[in-house]
Amino acid sequence: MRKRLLTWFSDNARDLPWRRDHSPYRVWISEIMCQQTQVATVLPYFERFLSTYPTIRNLADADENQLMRMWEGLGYYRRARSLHAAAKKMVEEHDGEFPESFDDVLALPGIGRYTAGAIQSISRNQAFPILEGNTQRVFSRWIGLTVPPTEKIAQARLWELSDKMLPRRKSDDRSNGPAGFNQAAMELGALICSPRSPKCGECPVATICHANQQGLQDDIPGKISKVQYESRTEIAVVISRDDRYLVRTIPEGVRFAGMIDFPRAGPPEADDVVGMESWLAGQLGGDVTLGMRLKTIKHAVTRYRMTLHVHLGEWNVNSDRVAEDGPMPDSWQWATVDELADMPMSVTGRKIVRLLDRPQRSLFSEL
DNA sequence: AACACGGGGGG
DNA sequence: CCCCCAGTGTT
Repeated sequence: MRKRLLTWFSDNARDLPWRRDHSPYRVWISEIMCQQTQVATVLPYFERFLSTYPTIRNLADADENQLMRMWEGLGYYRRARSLHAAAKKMVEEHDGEFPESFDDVLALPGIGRYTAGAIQSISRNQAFPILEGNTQRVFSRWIGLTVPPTEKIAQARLWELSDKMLPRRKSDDRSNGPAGFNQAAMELGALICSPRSPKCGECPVATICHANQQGLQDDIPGKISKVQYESRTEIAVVISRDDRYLVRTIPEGVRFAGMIDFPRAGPPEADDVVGMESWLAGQLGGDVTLGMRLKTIKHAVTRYRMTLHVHLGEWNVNSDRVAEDGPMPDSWQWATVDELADMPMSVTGRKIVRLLDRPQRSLFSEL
């Protein structure tokens, strides 16, 4: 199994940027970006990220807004914040170097058992097993494991198998060592042993694959999906004043933490336009009146199927809490379109910015 | 063990 | 539309 897989990999491996230069720093960044994200999606982000932050210290010193801006569109934004925290930890505790031991790597934020094993094996050719979406599927099919791979017993068997398959013989040749094997197993899952319609006819190990022999390749791994898709309707509000728009910084601990967003809410805070007006007035002080609907944005993300109504709005400050020219409530600010361009936003937030940046803009200035 | 994570690609 | 993706951290 191992030899056939390695031979196949040496002939079919994709030319990925973290394979050309496999320093721990680069492999780390690539692994974090690849979490729950397809390789093809990662590529442009990886190159840009490495150009902006070529070293651990550059990343540790990064401006948080710029860092989040670099991550915009990749999703799972906590990954970017964990990267930053981990880089700072490396500067403080490891003299700015990437830690060498598995346990020290595992102790970094955002790094679990898979990622620690991937870094140690791919970067340093050390014998640590990995288990992720690809290898879970490849190994399950190979041994004919019919229990869903998410179950505890399946996880235990798969980790054990991943470890047992690892080349132990100390090899200077990365391609025949843990670096080669772990990447080969993942690559097989990505290119051949795909979730649906696996290309068993092109698979180097089909003849010794339990699932293939029994014709179970479409039934293994078993159904994992427990996700309940949820339709959500939310309202966002564009409030302008002298070519500036009202936005806020999302606080720690909630979704979009550290990013910038237009006033936005959905159930239970705001069920409709009237609910939005009162919710936003409660946030800002004064009165808020929503105007015409500029656009409705449909956006599917993770398990949510969102419909976002974007309205114009007016904010009349007439309470004692906030004077007309006084300080903004905490975390809120006025920003121009140019300023918004450099701020990190969700994909839907960025779509709203693009609405402002177009011909319709003249439409606003008359309102 | 179950859930959140708020992006995108592919069938 | 549904499922999956080089998973991790939290409850």
